[in-house]
Amino acid sequence: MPAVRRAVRLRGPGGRPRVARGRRACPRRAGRRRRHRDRRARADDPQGVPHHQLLPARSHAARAALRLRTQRRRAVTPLSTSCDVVPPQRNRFAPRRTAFVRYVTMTDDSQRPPDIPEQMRVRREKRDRLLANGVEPYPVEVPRTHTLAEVRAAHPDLPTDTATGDIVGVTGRVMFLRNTGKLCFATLREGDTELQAMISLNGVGDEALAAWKSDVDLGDHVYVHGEVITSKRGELSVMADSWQITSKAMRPLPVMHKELAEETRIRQRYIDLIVRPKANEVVRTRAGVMRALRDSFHQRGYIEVETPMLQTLHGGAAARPFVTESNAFDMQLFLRIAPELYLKRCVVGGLEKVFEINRNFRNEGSDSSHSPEFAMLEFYEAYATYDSMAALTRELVQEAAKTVFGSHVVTLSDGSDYDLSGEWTTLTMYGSLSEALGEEVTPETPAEALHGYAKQRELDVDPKLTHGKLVEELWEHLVGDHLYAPTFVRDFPIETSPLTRQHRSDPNVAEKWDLYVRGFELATGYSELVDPVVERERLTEQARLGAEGDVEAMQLDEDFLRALEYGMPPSGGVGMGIDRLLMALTGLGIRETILFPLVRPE
RNA sequence: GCGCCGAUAGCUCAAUUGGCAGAGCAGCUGGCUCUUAACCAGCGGGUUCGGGGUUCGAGUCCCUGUCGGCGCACCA
Repeated sequence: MPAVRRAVRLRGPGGRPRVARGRRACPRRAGRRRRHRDRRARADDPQGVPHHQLLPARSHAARAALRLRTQRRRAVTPLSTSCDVVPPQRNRFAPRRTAFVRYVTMTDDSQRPPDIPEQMRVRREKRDRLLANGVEPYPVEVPRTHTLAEVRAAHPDLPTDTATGDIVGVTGRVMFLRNTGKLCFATLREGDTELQAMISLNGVGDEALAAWKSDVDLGDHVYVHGEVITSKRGELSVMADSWQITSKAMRPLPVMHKELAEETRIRQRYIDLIVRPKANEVVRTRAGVMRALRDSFHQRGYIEVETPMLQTLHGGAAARPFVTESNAFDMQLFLRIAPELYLKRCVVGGLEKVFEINRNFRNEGSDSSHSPEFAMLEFYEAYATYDSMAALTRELVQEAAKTVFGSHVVTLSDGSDYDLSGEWTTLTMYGSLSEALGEEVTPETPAEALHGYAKQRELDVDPKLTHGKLVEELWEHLVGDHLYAPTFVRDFPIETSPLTRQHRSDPNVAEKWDLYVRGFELATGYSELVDPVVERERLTEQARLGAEGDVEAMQLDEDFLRALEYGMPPSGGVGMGIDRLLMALTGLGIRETILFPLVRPE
């Protein structure tokens, strides 16, 4: 019984076996009707049609289908293809197999054009037809004289139905097509500018008009040469005297007036960028923020450096690293979790104001505010403290907002305003926690008392937590989660801040702040620990935790300690998530601020 | 890692109790010299995510795998 159904299902949809055997003419409808008839026959009278009468035809089709599927699968299976291509004696530094496989499958794909969706087939045929007629669908260059933006800028207020006499050559992607009998309209897009092109019988003649209608699809890139005019409806346009395809698209564009599914937006950002102007705008906003940050630093005499992303030891933060290996050095390497230890070496070396903007990698879960690969700004300044660094951090954010949006009050994606202007609220961790709790909490408060408060509030905390982690846990639930306006939280338990110096007036807290914006942590700043003896004790303790299996503990970086032993000036340091800064300024999720976030392969 | 939800045409989505898989846009054919998501007429297009099962019959029910979303946990 299973065999019958399987055979029926394999034969019909897609029609691949028929195509593969060269019988293209067989209409799909017939296949469908026959399938339904078969189903009905069996439905009405299960015994009426003996299996042996149905099976031969079906099983033949089924075998063909299976054969084809097997072949196709084999064509993309790494093992079977790679053995044809990969040299038998590959050296250990050669690229891995996948590179070869991709090459093979691409070649393979081009060899079987029928096995693609209808709309792609149609476009492929148009391309082939162009080539056959001696028309290059992908010309090397075209004589573009103006960008669409330049045309728009030159004629900002042209009255309706006006001819300018300006002859231009413009290019763009065809976003909309409106073809009437002897006059065709197309909306071209180039970057973030759109302009209308008009192709008329009078302008280009019979042949070129017909070619436009038969050859141009939505999504194609075209070149249009002609006069700048306005249409009878007032639309600024180029009235073509000639036109040319500059790049023929093989895939249809998604519909312009429906939102793309989120997954498609992220996996195929290039489509998102084509279809959704907002996606384009986010990229420009991000670029603007980056430039504003760099400008702010340069105005203050900071030097931009780039420190290693491949590190032999991981450190500078508490996080699990990605591990990789160097063939040449025959050793394990880590993708960095933070640039901190190298930037401090810079300060030791006399680069007294340094910043770096680059990627960090943390081998942890991802959600709406965490990404395994994220951009980080860190900056260090000799003779600065966590106070002056807080002020600088606020200025950086405000200057970025001002540069990109022209105001310290930004409009978020949900339409609400977010005020970043003026001074920002400052709390102390213990003070704000005490207030929220209604009980005095100090660095001396025993862990048992804190566990008692947690229980009172029905917070489920790990009973093994010590004072420092408990305070942070309680604070987060009772205070942090309710912060919306930009807020600095200062003076953390010393236990959880191994690279921070103790507070000048209270040795039990660290000179550290976190900056919270719209409820998430945007940045963190410190008066840096520069005492090499204390630093060695702290890092030795981290190494001990690591040896005991704490996967986040830092390794003992002997060279970093050696650098400190040469003397690092008292310094302030700050780390800020760039993706999160974009989130703060726009209200978007982290996956929208990152152009190509990590996703599982399809 | 656990729980819940989802995957249907190129895209965005429907499909009643398990009973002939549809719509809009996109595509193809024809028409239209001022359209703006053009319009009018007609026609194609489906491995309902993969595998297995129940049933006369599965997009729909059951098991399983893959991918995704949300929540929790872990994690700053």
